Amino acid sequence: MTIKEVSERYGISQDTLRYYERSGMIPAVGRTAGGIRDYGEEDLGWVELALCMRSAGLPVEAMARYVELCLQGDATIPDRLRLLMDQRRTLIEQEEQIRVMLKRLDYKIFRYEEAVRTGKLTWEEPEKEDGLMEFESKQERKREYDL
Amino acid sequence: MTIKEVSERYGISQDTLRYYERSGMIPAVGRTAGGIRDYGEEDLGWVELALCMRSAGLPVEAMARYVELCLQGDATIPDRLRLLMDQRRTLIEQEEQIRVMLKRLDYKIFRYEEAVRTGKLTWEEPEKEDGLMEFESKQERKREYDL
DNA sequence: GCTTGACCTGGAGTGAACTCCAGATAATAA
DNA sequence: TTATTATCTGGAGTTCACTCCAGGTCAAGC
Repeated sequence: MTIKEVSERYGISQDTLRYYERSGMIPAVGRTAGGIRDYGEEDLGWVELALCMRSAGLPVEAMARYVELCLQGDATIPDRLRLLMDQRRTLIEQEEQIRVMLKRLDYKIFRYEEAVRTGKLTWEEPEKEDGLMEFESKQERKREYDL
Repeated sequence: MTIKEVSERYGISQDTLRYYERSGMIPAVGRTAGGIRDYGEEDLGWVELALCMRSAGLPVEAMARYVELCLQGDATIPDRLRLLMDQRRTLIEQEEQIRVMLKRLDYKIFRYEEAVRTGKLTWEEPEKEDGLMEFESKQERKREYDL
């Protein structure tokens, strides 16, 4: 498979594919006699994994270390496990940050939709009406900068 | 509150605090007669929000646009709502990417822990034993590059 | 008043992850 | 064979989000 076909299949540039290889994020891709890249089944697997890692926000360098360890053979299995667990922790923390921000966003969007409907944007809770607001206990969020 | 105190409270550098202000990510902070930053309740609220957005991975520019709209008054409420909903979508997509990667990682870690215990790293499913593997239906993931 | 340390601004520098480019080589169509 | 198109490499350029620096002001203690 040519680099063009791979770039089209995954929707990334040829430059990015070459960059991933240069940076060690994927192992060296097979070549034709003339020195042109010819992606095989396995190369595609690495590319797909690289994309998955990157789109989850994991760093190129971590993947490069992992690939390097893989190429060094079975002796590096414990190191690889440690690396995988580190990345896992990173992702779980990131997921939590996103969850926190989403909660703020959801609250704010609720208020803004209300504002667009009623023409009034307010951060005050209705004086006596309880219920309806699953978001936060009253008196916690009140202003613009709270998003 | 001085910039030093704020930087200590939130664990970020003074330079970053100034940068957030310069980039419009937070509105201009109040100053003393001599021109020195004096963070009030409201300034702290903006800082906290900025940190929340950044740690969730949202771009500085999006926050700067939001702040700009806020400063322009109520006429921008529909624009702000649109912006908030865009960021929400971004975060939800990012969360999904993380979830996908976490699933791959968990599978791999399971295999690697097995390998460390038994001394053998394998991607083959045990021939006839069903059960135990909630991860993927058999024959789906098999190799190193699958992480 | 003078020294010392915190803070100011504008601008340059850094690291990560691409992205673009020039000049050369390879493959393909006429 | 020749023209055209695709791919190669090494290296420079770009964007984002800081981070550092120089040279200057401000404030507190002596």
